[in-house]
Amino acid sequence: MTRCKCGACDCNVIHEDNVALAQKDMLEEDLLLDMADFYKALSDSTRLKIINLLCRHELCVCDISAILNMTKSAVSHQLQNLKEMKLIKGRKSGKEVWYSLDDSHVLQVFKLCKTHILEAKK
Amino acid sequence: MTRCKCGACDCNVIHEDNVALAQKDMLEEDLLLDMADFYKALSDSTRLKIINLLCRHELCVCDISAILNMTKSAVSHQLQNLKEMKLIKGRKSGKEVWYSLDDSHVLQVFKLCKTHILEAKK
DNA sequence: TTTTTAGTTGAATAATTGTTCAACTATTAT
DNA sequence: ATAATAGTTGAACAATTATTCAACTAAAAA
Repeated sequence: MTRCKCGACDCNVIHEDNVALAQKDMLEEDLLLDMADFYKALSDSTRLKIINLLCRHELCVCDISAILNMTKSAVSHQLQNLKEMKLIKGRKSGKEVWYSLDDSHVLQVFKLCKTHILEAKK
Repeated sequence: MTRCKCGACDCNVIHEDNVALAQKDMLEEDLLLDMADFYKALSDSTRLKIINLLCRHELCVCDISAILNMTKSAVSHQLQNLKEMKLIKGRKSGKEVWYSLDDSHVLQVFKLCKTHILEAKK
């Protein structure tokens, strides 16, 4: 057991082998931040409702607002949020903008999580 | 086109058929909040690092702190967070607490997201 | 018994985030 | 041209959250 050299933590390194091994498996900071952002996009129930709706229907902002009982502004902000994360895409037609899913992985992740929660509740 | 009756949104219902159809597909509020919480647990890069480490190694708090260059306190807080969400479990042995994954779905979701990000970067 | 160490916990602080509000653009209808 | 509508945007506010700090418990070592 030796005192840790990292300078930032307040620990002794107890299991130097474990630490050395695990350190090799660390992912790149960039990838981890991108992954965190992807999950962050899904971490709000309003955004999940939107994604769930867009799984089955292409919808415009007004319709989403009416379904969710929210103002267009609030919905639009969240749509921009999801668009930035490349989870949805918008298609302008006249005055309206139609939104739909823009990612094959979202649906998989969404379903996997739903299964997980439903199983955990049993 | 009629004015929306929901009282909360500031819209006209332009496409009443779409709205009526989509409303049937709404998930229960409880399920959506639980799903959002699950993603929230994964939406922080510190927690993702911890989960990535615990995919391969059972580790104690000191070791995790040393690997991540963080104080034990900060790490412990996040571990409690992940434990509450039932994503990891702790096993006490003497003074040490060994943490490991406590969920088969986490690994699937984690890998799916990693693939998604790596593909999107191409 | 006393001291050291691993880990937890609650309060405080700083940063982030969701919604509201008001002002705005672009398109369509009158 | 003017008015109405769909949607966007930035600032402000309230709520949430990650980390720090200090005090704490429990187990092991001296």
